[in-house]
Amino acid sequence: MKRRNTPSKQAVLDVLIQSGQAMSHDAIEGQLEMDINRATIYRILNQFCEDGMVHTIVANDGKHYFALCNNSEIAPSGFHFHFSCTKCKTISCLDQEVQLNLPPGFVMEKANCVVTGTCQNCV
Amino acid sequence: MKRRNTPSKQAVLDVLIQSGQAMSHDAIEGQLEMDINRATIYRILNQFCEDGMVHTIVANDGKHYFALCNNSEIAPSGFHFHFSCTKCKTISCLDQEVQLNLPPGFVMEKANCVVTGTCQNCV
DNA sequence: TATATTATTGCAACAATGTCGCATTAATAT
DNA sequence: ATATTAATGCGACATTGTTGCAATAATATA
Repeated sequence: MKRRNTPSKQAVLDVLIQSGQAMSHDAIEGQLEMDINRATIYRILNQFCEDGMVHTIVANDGKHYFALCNNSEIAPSGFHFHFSCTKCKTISCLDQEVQLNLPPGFVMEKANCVVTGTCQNCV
Repeated sequence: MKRRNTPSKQAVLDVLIQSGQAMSHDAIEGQLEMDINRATIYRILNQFCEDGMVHTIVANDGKHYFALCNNSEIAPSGFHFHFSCTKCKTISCLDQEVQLNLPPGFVMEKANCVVTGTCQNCV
């Protein structure tokens, strides 16, 4: 499946770049200037994930949030914490690696770590 | 709202005690011997959470999992990691505190940390 | 440039999760 | 035995995310 460039993909990407936050589907949809079908947005986002451009987290509301991968995030474990602010409702990547001592026999493949609270902008 | 003891609550509690794992609503429903309405099960579980007997985590599937609180879990931060095994599909509490250095101005209130992989029973 | 290939899209339908209002039932206190 | 009100079942609902299918559009080829 070779990828094709489309206005839709570009638009979704632009929204993610411009926000700099992890965004849910409907937040993305709200920021889009063009009208893109819900299924299409999901397909685009899932494709971005497959291609390693975007990573997802599952927040406390059970929804998927999508954030651009940036290079500095490639920590040794490959996973970092996320911060979800209850006031400004933003979810952003923290520069904190997820590191833990698993009991013998356990193997970590993924990590979904979301810390909730108030961020520095919402004191 | 004073709590009342009911067979339903006892049954849900028994299932949680007996499994020793974090369980989703439908896993609990599947283990129940009596038939309890879905809404009721959720209400019972949410009540257990309010009362501090149970804590929830949101797993990668976006579902809520409910696990009994045990005393040893009261770590300094109050939060611990969870391990979700992709093979045996269990989610259990790890004896690992969630600890991190937040940038100045950030305040942690909750943490939802789920590590996915294979557990020691599924090598 | 015209055409063929096939990735992408929109639409509709669907499953699943979780919540809520309301009437009924049942647990507790009097 | 009775009153109070918490708990329950039912139905309805909103939301999230996926999938099948036909139509459209991006790319490669001639």
